[in-house]
Amino acid sequence: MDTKTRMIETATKLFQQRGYKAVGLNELLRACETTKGALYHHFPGGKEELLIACLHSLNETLTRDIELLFNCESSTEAAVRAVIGEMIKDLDRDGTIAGYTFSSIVSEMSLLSEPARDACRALYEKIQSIFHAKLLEDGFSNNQASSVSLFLTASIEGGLLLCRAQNSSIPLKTISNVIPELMKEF
Amino acid sequence: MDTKTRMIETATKLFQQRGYKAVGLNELLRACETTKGALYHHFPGGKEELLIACLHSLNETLTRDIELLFNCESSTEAAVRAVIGEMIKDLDRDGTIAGYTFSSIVSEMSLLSEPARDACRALYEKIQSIFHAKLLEDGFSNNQASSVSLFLTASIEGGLLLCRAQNSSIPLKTISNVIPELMKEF
DNA sequence: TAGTAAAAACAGACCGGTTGGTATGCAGAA
DNA sequence: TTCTGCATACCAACCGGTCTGTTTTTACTA
Repeated sequence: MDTKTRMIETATKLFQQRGYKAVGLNELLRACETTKGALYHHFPGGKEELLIACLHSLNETLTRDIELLFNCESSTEAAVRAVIGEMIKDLDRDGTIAGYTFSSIVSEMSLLSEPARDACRALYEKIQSIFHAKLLEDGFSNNQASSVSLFLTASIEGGLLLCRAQNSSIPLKTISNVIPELMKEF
Repeated sequence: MDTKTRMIETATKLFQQRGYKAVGLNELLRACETTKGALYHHFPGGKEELLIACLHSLNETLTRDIELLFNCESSTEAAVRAVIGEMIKDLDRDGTIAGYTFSSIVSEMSLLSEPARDACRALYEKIQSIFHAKLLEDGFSNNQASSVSLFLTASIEGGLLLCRAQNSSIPLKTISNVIPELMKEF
């Protein structure tokens, strides 16, 4: 794997786990097994340009992963539960989540960097659009699908936050169990 | 107002808006209109001890604010919508939320500082317990109330995250509108 | 009530380490 | 030989934290 790709993949995980500011440049480079020269060669804009690249890359991998799961399941409900199941698996195995989310980045960058916020918004929109399409298949109206896809995205991200605070996967499990109740009402 | 209280109140807002690492010590002291001497006099443990103090203080004010709103409303549904309404008001007025949430802190501190994570967990538990009590009044079973209070907390925090990413209060408004649909199903 | 000593509440200079960022060097491919 | 793809040395700025004063308040005594 070439240096640039390796940097993006490694940095993405670190940023997802701990946020932007909390990950120092030297630590980042050590984890990527590379140097500042390589960083500023591939990303003249430095750390922030790398972050944007990570978010764009995340957009692709996330889309691919989620769509893959969604294609295996018949209903939106089952599909969402499958996605949450993957998060729980990661959480129970590694004690942390380095996929499917980027809340650490959103909260600290939204006030600081316009491009970063845009990239995060695009990411959320992409996820919601996948949910949205599946909901339409399930017979939801366009308006309903919009509301529900947003609601699903929010509760998953919020659930992850609770998991981090509790250092446990129980909140996400609870949310996963509540979702069927929620979906059948519409 | 004495220095210590002023420091806690000012720092709390900054930490809520931008997270822990993103707020530098010097910037913090400037905002509090004080000096390092005062900081390390009142908080020998430095910045982190101040953060913990902020989280404890937040626990009290948040509890008071939410309980006040909850006492004015008859149902849990109306009460939750009132809480979200306050968040939306803040968001539309200031462009940022410096109350009712601390997601920025959770995501970056959960892996770094055990005491900070504990304080965050206590905060979420407190919020959920208020929701829980009101749900019992509404006739929910104990189990249902636990699930729903967690679900409500998660979707509000997640909704705020989406608001930050979109720089808009629409996500929270949508969530506020979906909640009645959700509540009547149980 | 005045005087005084001790303690609390700061203020600010200073520290080593780290930050993100730059400039230069240098090997290998084209 | 020229260009890409790094590596290394170096930088000023800033980080959180410590240390040594100085001022203000408090407590007690004469």
